[in-house]
Amino acid sequence: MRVRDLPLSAAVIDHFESRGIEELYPPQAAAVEAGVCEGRRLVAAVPTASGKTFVATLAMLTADGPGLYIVPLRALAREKYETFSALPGVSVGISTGDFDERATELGDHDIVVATSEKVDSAIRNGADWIADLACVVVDEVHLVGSEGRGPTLEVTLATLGRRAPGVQIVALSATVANPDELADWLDAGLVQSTWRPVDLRTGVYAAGRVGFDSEASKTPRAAGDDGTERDVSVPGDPADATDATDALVTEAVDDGGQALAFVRSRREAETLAERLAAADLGSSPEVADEIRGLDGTETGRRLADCVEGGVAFHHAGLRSAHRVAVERAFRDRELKAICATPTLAAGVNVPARRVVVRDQKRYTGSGMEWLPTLEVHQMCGRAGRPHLDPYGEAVLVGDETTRDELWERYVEAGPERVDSKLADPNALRTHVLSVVASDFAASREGVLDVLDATFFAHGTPTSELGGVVDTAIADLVEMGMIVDEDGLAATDLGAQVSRQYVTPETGARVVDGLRTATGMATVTGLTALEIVCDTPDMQDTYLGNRERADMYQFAQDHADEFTTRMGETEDFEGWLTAVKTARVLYEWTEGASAEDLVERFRIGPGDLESRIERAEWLLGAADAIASVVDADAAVPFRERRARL
DNA sequence: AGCGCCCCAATCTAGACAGCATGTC
DNA sequence: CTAGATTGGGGCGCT
Repeated sequence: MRVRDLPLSAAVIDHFESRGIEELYPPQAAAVEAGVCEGRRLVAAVPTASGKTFVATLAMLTADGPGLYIVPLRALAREKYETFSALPGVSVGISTGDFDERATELGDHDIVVATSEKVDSAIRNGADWIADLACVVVDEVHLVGSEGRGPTLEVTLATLGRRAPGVQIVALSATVANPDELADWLDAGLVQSTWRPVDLRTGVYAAGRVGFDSEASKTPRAAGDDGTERDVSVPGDPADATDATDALVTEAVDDGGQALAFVRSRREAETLAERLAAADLGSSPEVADEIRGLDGTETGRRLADCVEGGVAFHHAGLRSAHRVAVERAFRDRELKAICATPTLAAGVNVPARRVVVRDQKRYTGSGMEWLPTLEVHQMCGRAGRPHLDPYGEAVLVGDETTRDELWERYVEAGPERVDSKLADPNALRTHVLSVVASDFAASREGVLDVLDATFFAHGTPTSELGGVVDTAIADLVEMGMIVDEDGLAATDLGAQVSRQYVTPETGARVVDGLRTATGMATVTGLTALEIVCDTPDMQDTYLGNRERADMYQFAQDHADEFTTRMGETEDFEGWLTAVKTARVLYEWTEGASAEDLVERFRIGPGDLESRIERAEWLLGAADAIASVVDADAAVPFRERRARL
């Protein structure tokens, strides 16, 4: 099937053909046969980089009206925004928390790219552009199975069907065990394929040898490759995972390729990058200068030093500007290798010839746990750059004792199932409130009726949700966010909480803080920050053992400014970490430099950045909540927010 | 006394979405 | 319930 035979404008066909895209990939052709161009709903469960974006483009351009492209990450939103903007004669808008356009203008575009939470928020607040949508593409739908954000996605898709009846839904999924159930739920056709534009070989390394899967026999082999097993010369100890990783990365780079190494922790990513950079895999002085120019942070300097040697590290402790610079430089082949934590597994397109997964376990608070198959598959899926590499190679580093288990778990095993997490009481409380506050339902039955369109209800009779919904309603009534007389209705507080997009628990914490503050003699900026940081919507900041005593002292010194009495908390540890976050942000608003804070509180520059951003949102929300709460305390939320 | 090394024990551990309404150099 | 890398300090021996 050829691009020129598709029902697209001549300009768009030229656009694709000028980029060498003439023939459809098999999964794309299957999508066309399944009717993507005729408004048919579709679930496409195919590997990354097998042309999902093209299928999405087809659906949105052939739909009879505007299209919405939902992504899970801001970085992805930006990437897709740029991709779609390159299409001739297509107007594209973007809506994420950090980059927003006026809602009225969003309706003017042919395509809008947005994060799932932003769409949820738009639906809750009755944005009118939602009702006009003809096509909605959901990227990474398998995330409905993720604990925190999955319920939001499924409720969004369920309510979207109400606001825009008859929309074409095109859901793009990683390969999972039960894509048919997703398709059933969305009343969509299913296209399933494992086809990739570049072959992928997955192998397990142990004791100086890599054993590859049977895919290898289908591909032309590198010189010296004698079959499905290959020796790797490891300078150092072949039994040492880091020495082996070093050798595997170096080998790929010497061979003219690029490599991606995945490790467990941030620190290990940095250590490995420094080690590889010391061996000088290449040099990128311009990129190093670019990174050095971003900030005067210790982390930034170390990153720039590594980049001098052609290697970068990548994790969430980096500022987003650092991450963007590293990703761009790697894509433009100005870097030879990236050592990363799992940040890079999902997200923006950063393909490499070889992927080395050194660590397959992760600390979870109660010990080490194997990474989910899907996550490791996503890491491995980064191997193979179309048009640049003859094939992609992914190597899991193990030893004789783990070889077989790695093989079974990640090479042979199929992917995991996706299952709804909506039954979680916290998730349900949030969504029951939003359904009531946005007038989707005015009774218990109404709520159940809305939830009937969720993935959860598809697998389980809604009656099973009845009990959990009842407790959610009771909780919300007790929190003063809903009244249950003669039907359900949101109170002013409940409406504000839903509109501000904070969880009911956050709203309750703010209300509680305001009440306590009313009786306090000293209410300061620190008070405002303490309330907001003690909220479940604020991410907590790691409190090291060595800092604990100092933080305890700080908490005591400022006890009269806090809405929490030190002796009366159930979760003192949790509160103390909130105090740390509040203290960092307080110093920031009082003029401390990022360099100073990062050093003194042992946090990454990216951690500081994200906390500032979040505090900005939460202080604004707290201020809005304060305006509907009957409390006289003047907590300076707005003043602190202005200082951020 | 000063320095270097080794061993044991303490320390530490991935990621990341979201509001709203204007004045402003 | 399920770990493993890194760091820091103390002790010890050598010069």
